[in-house]
Amino acid sequence: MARFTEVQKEGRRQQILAAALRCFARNGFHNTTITDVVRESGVSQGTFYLYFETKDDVIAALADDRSQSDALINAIAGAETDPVIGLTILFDLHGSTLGDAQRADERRVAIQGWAEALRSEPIRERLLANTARVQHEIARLIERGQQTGRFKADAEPQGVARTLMALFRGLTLLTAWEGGFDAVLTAKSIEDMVRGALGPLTAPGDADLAAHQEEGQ
Amino acid sequence: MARFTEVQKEGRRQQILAAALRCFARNGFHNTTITDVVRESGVSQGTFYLYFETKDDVIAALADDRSQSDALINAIAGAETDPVIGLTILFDLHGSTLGDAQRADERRVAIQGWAEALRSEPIRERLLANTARVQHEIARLIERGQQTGRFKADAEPQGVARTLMALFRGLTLLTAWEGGFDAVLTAKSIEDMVRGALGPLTAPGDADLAAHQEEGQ
Amino acid sequence: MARFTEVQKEGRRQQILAAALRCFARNGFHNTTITDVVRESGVSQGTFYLYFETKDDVIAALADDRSQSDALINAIAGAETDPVIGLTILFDLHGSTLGDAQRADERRVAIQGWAEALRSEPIRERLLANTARVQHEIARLIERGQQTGRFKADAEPQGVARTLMALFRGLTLLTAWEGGFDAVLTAKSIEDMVRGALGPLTAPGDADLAAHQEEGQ
Amino acid sequence: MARFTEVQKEGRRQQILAAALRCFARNGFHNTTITDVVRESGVSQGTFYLYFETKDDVIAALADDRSQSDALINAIAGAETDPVIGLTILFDLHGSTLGDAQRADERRVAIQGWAEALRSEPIRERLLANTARVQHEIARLIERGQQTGRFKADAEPQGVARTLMALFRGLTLLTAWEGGFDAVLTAKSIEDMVRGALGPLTAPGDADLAAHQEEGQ
DNA sequence: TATGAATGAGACTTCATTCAT
DNA sequence: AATGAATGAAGTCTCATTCAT
Repeated sequence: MARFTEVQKEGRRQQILAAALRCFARNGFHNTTITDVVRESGVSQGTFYLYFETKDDVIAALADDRSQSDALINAIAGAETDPVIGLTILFDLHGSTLGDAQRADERRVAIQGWAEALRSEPIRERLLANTARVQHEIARLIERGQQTGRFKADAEPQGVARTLMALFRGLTLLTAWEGGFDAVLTAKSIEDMVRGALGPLTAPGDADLAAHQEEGQ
Repeated sequence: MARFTEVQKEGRRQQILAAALRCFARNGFHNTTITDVVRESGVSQGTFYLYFETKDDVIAALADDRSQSDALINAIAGAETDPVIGLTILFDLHGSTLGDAQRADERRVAIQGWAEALRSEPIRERLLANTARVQHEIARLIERGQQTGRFKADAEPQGVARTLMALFRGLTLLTAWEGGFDAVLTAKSIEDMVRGALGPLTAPGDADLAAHQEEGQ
Repeated sequence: MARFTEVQKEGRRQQILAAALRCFARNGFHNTTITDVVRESGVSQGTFYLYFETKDDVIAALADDRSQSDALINAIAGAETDPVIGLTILFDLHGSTLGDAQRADERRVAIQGWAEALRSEPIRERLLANTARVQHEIARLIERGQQTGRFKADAEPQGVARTLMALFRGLTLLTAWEGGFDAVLTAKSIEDMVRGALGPLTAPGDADLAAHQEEGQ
Repeated sequence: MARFTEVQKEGRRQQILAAALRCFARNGFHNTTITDVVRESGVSQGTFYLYFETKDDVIAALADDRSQSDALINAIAGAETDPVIGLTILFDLHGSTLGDAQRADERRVAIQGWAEALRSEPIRERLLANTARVQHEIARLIERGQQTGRFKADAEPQGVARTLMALFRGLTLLTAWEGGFDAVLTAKSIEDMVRGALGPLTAPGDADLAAHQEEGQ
């Protein structure tokens, strides 16, 4: 008889992960000891190992930003109707995420995960898979925009999507380094850039993108 | 009595750094021991400490991409005459660097340095300083272009420059993850983006940027 | 209120002991965890401690080969009439036990018990007591043989008995190491040896010993 | 330039091994910690690992009684002339070794090695190899005795030799358990036994064996 | 009686750094 | 300047045992 439900076990796991996130954000993966995580989480040394096999397990669990990728994909997928609005929502979401001070720890840990991905094949695979999923979704969005004539026909959906992915990662990095995100500084540039790559973005819905950009970031 | 000249000492130092770079690229900072570096470099354990005070010293030395920043700045500064050509050279240099398989180790170590910068103030300062220097130089380039009417007057030089910095970092990350750089995929998108942000880029010298882009990246 | 009878409790105990024997035979006392035993026996961690106070309890229970000693003693005691037949039965029983592949686990665990006896006074006492009991019984057998003139009068009953005990232990060791017992190789030698120590063994009953030896081992 | 000679390094190794022997004899392999050995040997924790890769390494090194096997073989090989004297020397050596209180630690550790051999293939191999080497040498001795007519022609050299090996192991076990060796108790029995297996042993040199036995054990 | 999650002391091992030679 | 053996603090992980349910 399972005295503890799966839900309770998952709760315990999340409790440890949250503590680890705080520790890792503060001192980095490799300057954080299991003892640190254990102290921060309030469980015992032995209990930690009931939920994770090794320290690397925790690193892998936190290096995987699947939830964030999912959020992006869902956001895009939600805007089935208009590709321009879809892009707008995408920038919005990214901008507001970067601007959210509460997620500073996640950003700091994510960047450490990037480095970790270079030596851990499982982590690398998951990061690349997430990147590919989001990129693919953006490319599809662009393609739809091209089909409806909203975006320039000669744009390379995959190339633009990939460039945007790189840009997002880079902005995350700078945000983590600087401790905050200056939306005003980059908003117009990014908007102009995208317009350069995809077209005016203003024809039918006109001010949509610009409006969203301004309030969002 | 200095039996060895400064040059000889510097040579020895570089020898150790080169070995450390290979080790760090292979296994990461924290999975590399001093013994690993010592074995790879061919010097003895004790000798290592004649050239570096601590292991973190070596990390800091390699996390700092000053030389690469200098290369970018010099490249831009060299093209005093025409801002468009300056930008072209900038993209060229970046593209060819990313495409250079020989520098894969440097990229891998650089990314680890990004993570390290989050917990080491000295490293963070140097990385931010380098970023700021290059960004500043790009912004100056854009300003000059605006003054000569080559670039759109309403562009935000700092914003565009910063966005480009983020994009460069992001491309470096993807290149390191994927083990290579697909110039063709991104070249046109980037060019279009920049054109969107700064203007046609093609008025007087016309095909300059496009030409460089194609052969360069 | 004893909901379970003593018989049921003892059954449960034996179930755990049997599992422990398998584990110990496989990996040794100290490379077997309680969790291993628990998994092998099918009971729960907590239940284990209802039947045994500590891990050492289980070790002590299995290190004690009382049952085997009893078997030997009973076998000898059963042959009250003729000491020669008694000896024959003794060798028989020992030989067939060594030849029984089903008891390989017992042998492996017994040897670990020998080592354990060196550090655990209770275990040592029980092993020495068992050894002494069997040795004493063999010595009595020899004495009776001497009284009836079947055995050489100048034999030292205790010395011969003790030497036989040592020989038995040694054969158990080699059998466990080699994974099997080559009865043919040693049977004649042992028979000759005993004959040398105790006399012809063949006068009245003649072929008794030889016959038993051959079929038995 | 090797500051430390191989001899010095071997000395250090022996120093640690001697300490480990004392610890293991006292508390057993598995109740002895590396810290115990380190404390007993006077070296530091780190130094221990310069000379041994793991704790099991030390166990394997001490479980291997090669030196003792060599001693036996050399003793036998020295008595090229007369097999009877060879056997005598063999029993002598064994008896005096068992009687040597100074070697009590070795005996206690050897027995633990026997148990260890059941779970460690390398240890088992070495123990079996040593056993085989000595057994082989004894068998050769017997064969020579048969060729010169000193030993019974129908004896099985391998069988007798193997039985003697078992007997030796068993005597070692009892000696370790009881804390000492009662030579008088077993000497005559063993002599009689061997005489039973191999023949009178007294023909030409007559009292040789008996004489040696008495003074030796 | 039975369960199995929780505990925490302590085991083994690593590794950055020092220092006598 | 160069060496490499020595150090010992500290890290990860295990496991016998307990106890609330």
